[in-house]
Amino acid sequence: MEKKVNGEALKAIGFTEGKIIGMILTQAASVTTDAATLLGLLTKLNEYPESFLDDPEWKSVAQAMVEAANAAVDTTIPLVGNPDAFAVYGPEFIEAGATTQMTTAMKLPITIAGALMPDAHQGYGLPIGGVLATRNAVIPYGVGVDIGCRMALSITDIPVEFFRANEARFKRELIAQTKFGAGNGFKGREKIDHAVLENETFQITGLLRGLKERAAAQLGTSGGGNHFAEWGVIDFAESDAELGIEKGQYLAFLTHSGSRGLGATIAGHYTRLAKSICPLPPEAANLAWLDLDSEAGQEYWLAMNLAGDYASACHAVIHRKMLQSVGAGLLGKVENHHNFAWKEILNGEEVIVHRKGATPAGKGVMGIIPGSMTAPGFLVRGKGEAAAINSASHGAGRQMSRTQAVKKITREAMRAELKANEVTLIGAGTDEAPMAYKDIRQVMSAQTDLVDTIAMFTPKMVRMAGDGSRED
DNA sequence: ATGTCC
Repeated sequence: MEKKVNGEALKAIGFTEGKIIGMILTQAASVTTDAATLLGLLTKLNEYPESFLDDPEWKSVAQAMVEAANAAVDTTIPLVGNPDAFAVYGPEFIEAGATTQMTTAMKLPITIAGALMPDAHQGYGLPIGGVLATRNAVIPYGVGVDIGCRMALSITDIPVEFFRANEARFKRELIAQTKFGAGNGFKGREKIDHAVLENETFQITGLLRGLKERAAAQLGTSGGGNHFAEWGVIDFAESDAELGIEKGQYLAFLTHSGSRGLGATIAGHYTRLAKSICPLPPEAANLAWLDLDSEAGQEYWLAMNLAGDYASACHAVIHRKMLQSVGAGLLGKVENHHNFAWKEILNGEEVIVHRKGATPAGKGVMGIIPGSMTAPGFLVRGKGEAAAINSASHGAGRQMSRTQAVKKITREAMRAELKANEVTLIGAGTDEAPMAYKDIRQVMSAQTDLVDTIAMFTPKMVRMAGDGSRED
């Protein structure tokens, strides 16, 4: 059956505009190529008209197509020209790139307010350490890749002296009860059941249904990067009535991790979707948002909350196993997300508060701000500072990138630093060395308007993902 | 951060 180059055939291979179809039919009449070859060529023309701009036979059609494409309505959403100012805490610690990214975020038409925490540094879209309040819209990259990345602290009834006298046992159990490494999960009978796996949100989309199995395998694992599980001593200079903890020193277990592959896949999926729905100028492209009244926005909101619950469940499992393994009882527990979005009231209005590497610090709200593997972390209580959108930093922040740290810091220097601070380390490369981080005390001094310190946690035994190994 | 673009 012979193919014909007619209007119907051109529509079948994707041409839509009558004017272009007319031009092609005119040109087709004056070429000798057989119909099948010609349709093949025209298929390419439709896909890549730019590559035909020098073609002697098809350049005029190609040019008309390129011009038509350029004249198409520009759907890019414009940014606001004169954005509001935003509060910056500890500007002397913050790299210029992070401030530029925050300024761009302030220009979104959905933005109500923003703030930059003293550990801020550049990220994708919103900077890490950035807080952004928006009106009825959620920005997947305003939450970050590791949805529900969080801290959890268990204050135990084990005397500090007992820990000091039995470090070998604590080390053995820290290795036995935790699992680190990108992609890692439990296999077979090692897998841990938890009510979060019965959360019906897993059934609302094909994406989530498909993620449940890996989530089940990774439940109770810690992942890689800057995630850790550590024993340390927490020092309460004063008794805390709310926690019910008397002044003094306690052995405590502290963890930092998130929602593993589950949250990462959700973040990736909805960021791509947001970018396709919400085209923004290049400098703001990663700040694409989803309207909370849209189906995609509601899906993301539910999926994000599922990832948050899952991350919380992971910490709960790690703490339960760890404390049980050493026979520790629980005196007090504090935990908080630092990569998440919440519906909150700001200056009397309901807003969506994105905290991407920022600790919730509403009035009276407790949170944990870790230092580094040798520097202290702080148990804090928020002051509810509106200018900071009820937030604080989520750590010390890096002063060297991972690549910089690997180049500059030797194994020996890292070992000496650990020894000087009497910290036992399991895993971790020089990219996580204490010297790669800013001075947490300086960072804390930049946010005295945002939080009060309740207690100080000193790391003693730290586990992180191995140096490139997956057999953690 | 993440089996690092379905």
